[in-house]
Amino acid sequence: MAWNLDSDRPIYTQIVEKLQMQIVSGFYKPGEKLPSVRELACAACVNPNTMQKAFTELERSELILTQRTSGRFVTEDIDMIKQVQTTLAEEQIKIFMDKMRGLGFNREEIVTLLELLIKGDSK
Amino acid sequence: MAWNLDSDRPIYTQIVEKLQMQIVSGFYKPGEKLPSVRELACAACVNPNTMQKAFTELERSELILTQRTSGRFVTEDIDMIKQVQTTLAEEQIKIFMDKMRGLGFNREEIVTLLELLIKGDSK
DNA sequence: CCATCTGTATTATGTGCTTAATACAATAAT
DNA sequence: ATTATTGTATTAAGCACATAATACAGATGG
Repeated sequence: MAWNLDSDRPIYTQIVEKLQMQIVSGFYKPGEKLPSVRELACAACVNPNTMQKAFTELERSELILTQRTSGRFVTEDIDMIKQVQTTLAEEQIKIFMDKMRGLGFNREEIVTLLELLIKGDSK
Repeated sequence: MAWNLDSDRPIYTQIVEKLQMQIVSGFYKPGEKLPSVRELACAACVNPNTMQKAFTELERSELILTQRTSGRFVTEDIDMIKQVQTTLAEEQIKIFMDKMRGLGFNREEIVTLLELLIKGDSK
């Protein structure tokens, strides 16, 4: 598992986003037990406190449920998961379009660029 | 001028990116004199030290030139400006594609989503 | 000449993030 | 029953970022 944490933004924020992505993409399945705070902290090479803080944040989205002494579990509400996926995707699209427009491209140019990229290479 | 600075990342970093965008998008023309540190700090509602730090960073890209006592100027090298624009666009595309793929979409789905968005509404 | 504007530097203060080192309570596992 | 594992809480330290309040040197403009 590559965590790819950079130092530009708070680590705990990046972890929240990473875990969200892993849930909505199906890396962690609905109902699945997540690794413990200490385990994940070790895997991501961060302090347990930092991982704990990430979980506390993530919990507010209700994508995960906490059972005080047995661990944390992914929600079984697949509709909610799908909805979060859609919301996050829309956010990313908006961020991307705003950035590209800020760089001086219009909507058509952006799509054209992406189409070229898709059809052109295989990366 | 809306600066839209958030508290999630260092302000000076966001300002560097904003100024880069304003230069490559043509908001600031080649050779144009930029507002002073104090002026821009005031406009962006940040401390002059923070704006100064942003400029120091931005200077390393050579998009701007400093004249010790008269101010800062956008480079007149339009090829370099164009090249920076391309580089920044490629970075944004990569970031976007990685995020979307992390959310569980494949390349074709991403382009389809964007095409729908372009043709669908006018936002 | 003199006041003003330029970039730049310095010192101090506060805040949030991160790490480290513990500790505790409740449950699960043996 | 005892041990291990779970989430959680606390305290201390270090660091980067941001603000505030100044100060200085070298042009520029009147």
